[in-house]
Amino acid sequence: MDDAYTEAVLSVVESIPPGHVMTYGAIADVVGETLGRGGPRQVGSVMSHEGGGTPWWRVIRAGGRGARGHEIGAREHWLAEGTPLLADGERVDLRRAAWTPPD
DNA sequence: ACCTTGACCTTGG
DNA sequence: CCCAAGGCCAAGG
Repeated sequence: MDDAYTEAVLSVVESIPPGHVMTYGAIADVVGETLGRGGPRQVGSVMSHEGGGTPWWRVIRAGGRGARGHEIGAREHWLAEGTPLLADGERVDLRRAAWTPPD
């Protein structure tokens, strides 16, 4: 069993609907709202170590690119589930795909 | 306690 | 949009 922070992050990631995405910062905000700690880097750390069993490709950087070192695989998933992309096909169109969990 | 590292972000140019 | 600088949070050496 992992600590509460890890569980909170994974829970939010798993709540992201197919075709939508959340940035590391947005996740950090949601989790920080309830646990009062953590930042984007902390979310990245959790994903790096425990993100294997989650839809990790729905977690992206503020600029719309996929996780460092995993841009390729992420893109395939975006294409497969119809995530809105920008013209270059390498970045998610945040204005259309951004999502936030309901209150 | 200090320094480095990391699936990061924002601001200014 | 890209790049460089500075900020940020926590873990590990």
